[in-house]
Amino acid sequence: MTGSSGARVAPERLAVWRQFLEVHAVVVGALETELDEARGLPLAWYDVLVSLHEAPDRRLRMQDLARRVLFSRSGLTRLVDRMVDAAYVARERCEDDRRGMFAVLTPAGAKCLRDASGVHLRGVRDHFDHHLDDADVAALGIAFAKVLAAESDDG
Amino acid sequence: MTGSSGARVAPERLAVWRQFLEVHAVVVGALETELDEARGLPLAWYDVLVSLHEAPDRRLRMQDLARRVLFSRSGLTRLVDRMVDAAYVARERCEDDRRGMFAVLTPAGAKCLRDASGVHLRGVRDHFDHHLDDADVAALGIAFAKVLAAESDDG
DNA sequence: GGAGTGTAGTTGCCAGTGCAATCATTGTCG
DNA sequence: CGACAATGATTGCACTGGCAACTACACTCC
Repeated sequence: MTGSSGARVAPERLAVWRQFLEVHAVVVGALETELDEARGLPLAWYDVLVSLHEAPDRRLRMQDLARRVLFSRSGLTRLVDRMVDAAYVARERCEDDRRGMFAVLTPAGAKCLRDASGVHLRGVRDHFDHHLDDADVAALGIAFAKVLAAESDDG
Repeated sequence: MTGSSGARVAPERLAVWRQFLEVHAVVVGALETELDEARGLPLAWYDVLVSLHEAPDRRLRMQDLARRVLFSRSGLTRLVDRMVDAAYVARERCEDDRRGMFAVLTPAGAKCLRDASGVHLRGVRDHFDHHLDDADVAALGIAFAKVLAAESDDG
């Protein structure tokens, strides 16, 4: 019976939720700062570069890209504008459906990603991964998978 | 030897990090939407109300409040401006150190918090807590504590 | 006790973001 | 075919949030 009004969460469980939020804030904040200081690159740009790099043919429709980087479509339009100005991304009209546009990774974008990924991965390792043993990682994977499975089922 | 250049994170560990990000985005997004739809209250406001409610004498110096809700000082000034307009918070000069200001929870703010906490806690339970058994929660607590301990030691 | 340094908070300014409206194109149904 | 709804993307507008500059006050040291 999900959604009843007298909401109770055991205090020690609420504390874990708060730890979760704190870990996110601290680690993501550190990653953002490091990437910006080392390469002048916002984390959102990095996410776009990674998404495009992993996509078939190094390209993604705006809508699909927006879903991956968790942006509104309008926000993504502006973000891609800036990345086009920086020559990391190019726009290409979709011939099958002429309403659609692709964002395409450029060679300069690919190079930027290679340069940045060292900084970023080192950050993930140093601020997060490095502190966890195999059992921790396995347990996190299981717990997160449960949460995500439940969220994608209902909403 | 933290910080070497050839950064390697095992793929399954990187995947867990990505799951972490996705859980955060999905769950926090849902909590924000629910709180806004049910009470017209931004999550940041709720965080401020909780922080003040838990503080001794229902008040906190701007600086301390900024640290708790992870805002810049200037951002917090504006946020408190809006909450003062809404009568949820009052400002009070600090007599010991006349540079300082307290943000103080008003009765209206306390009522707002009571009303909103039902929605929020139900969200935390439904979107996060409810899917995890005791072992999951214990494991998360241990893992998060390790990460946070390491971050507060060095930086 | 007065100059110089440091700290608390606010304000000017600007970058980034989302919502709603809009434009262009596609699909559907009479 | 032609009207009308639906979809992909962009733009107008307003809001939020941070950085740097600023004001006000407190501490230190001569």
